Amino acid sequence: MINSSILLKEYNLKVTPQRVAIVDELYSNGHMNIDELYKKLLEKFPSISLATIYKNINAMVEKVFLNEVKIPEAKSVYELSKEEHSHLVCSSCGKIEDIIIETSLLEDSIKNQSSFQVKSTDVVFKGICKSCQ
Amino acid sequence: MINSSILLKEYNLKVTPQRVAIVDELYSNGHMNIDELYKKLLEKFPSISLATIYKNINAMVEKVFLNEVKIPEAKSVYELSKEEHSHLVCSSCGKIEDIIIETSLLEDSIKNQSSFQVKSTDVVFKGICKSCQ
DNA sequence: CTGGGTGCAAAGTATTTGCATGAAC
DNA sequence: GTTCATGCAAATACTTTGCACCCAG
Repeated sequence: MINSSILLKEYNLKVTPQRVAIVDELYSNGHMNIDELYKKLLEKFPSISLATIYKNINAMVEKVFLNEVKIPEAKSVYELSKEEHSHLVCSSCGKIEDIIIETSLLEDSIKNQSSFQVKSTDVVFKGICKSCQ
Repeated sequence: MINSSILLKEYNLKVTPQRVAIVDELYSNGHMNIDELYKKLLEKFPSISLATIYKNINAMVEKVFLNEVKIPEAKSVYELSKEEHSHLVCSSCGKIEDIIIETSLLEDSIKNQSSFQVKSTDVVFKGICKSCQ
């Protein structure tokens, strides 16, 4: 479990039930797109508005405690920020898993080939997950 | 230079001046988003419509001879398909460069850690390009 | 109390669709 | 001649904004 209220406070965001629910959902589901989040929150807050979702997601992304993940051929999803990691996206069921891989080898390889100064590396693997094989 | 007509024919797309221009632009600029493409084509076809751009881009992506590249914190860009490669995106000027890196090491590392079957790997490096340093 | 969040409605922006006309083959 | 692309207008989808009201601190 996660203490969403403390997390929100740490980032100077007022603690509202809607925000707590957003954080809780993302914590338990890992990755959700706007629509999934909206549908889920409607269960708990029948009159919640999409605008609230957008405003909060944007605020949290700005405070850098949410992260937007862009995925080829799919909608963007959001996740709670944590240590750098990559994503495995199943083309069959759409499920997204986190995985930690060593990207420093890649970054070294860039250093050798070009004078581009790498600040961050985003990696998305597409393929078939265990249960879809 | 590129022979856009032949390319279009190979993919069973009728050769129209608008399509040729789209391919030519992407060939010479490497990566463009919808808006950049539209503005550029307006110079040559003052009455071209955004709908035409969208329809053609979608058709070409479907035929797999264009590729959409999703970039964190920026609009998607399109490029002519070619051998697998990664992207360097400059956070300062926005320029996008291609780079070929060996991703098979990463893919091996996935194989060892999980039973996910990787089909493709998308890598985007963000950082500062040579001329912006 | 005060500032900021919420929900609603409206405005913006992005993308797709239907259709009449015209061009490609 | 037939098929399909184009450009326009309308429709749809996605996201942001303004504002009155209300809740968190």
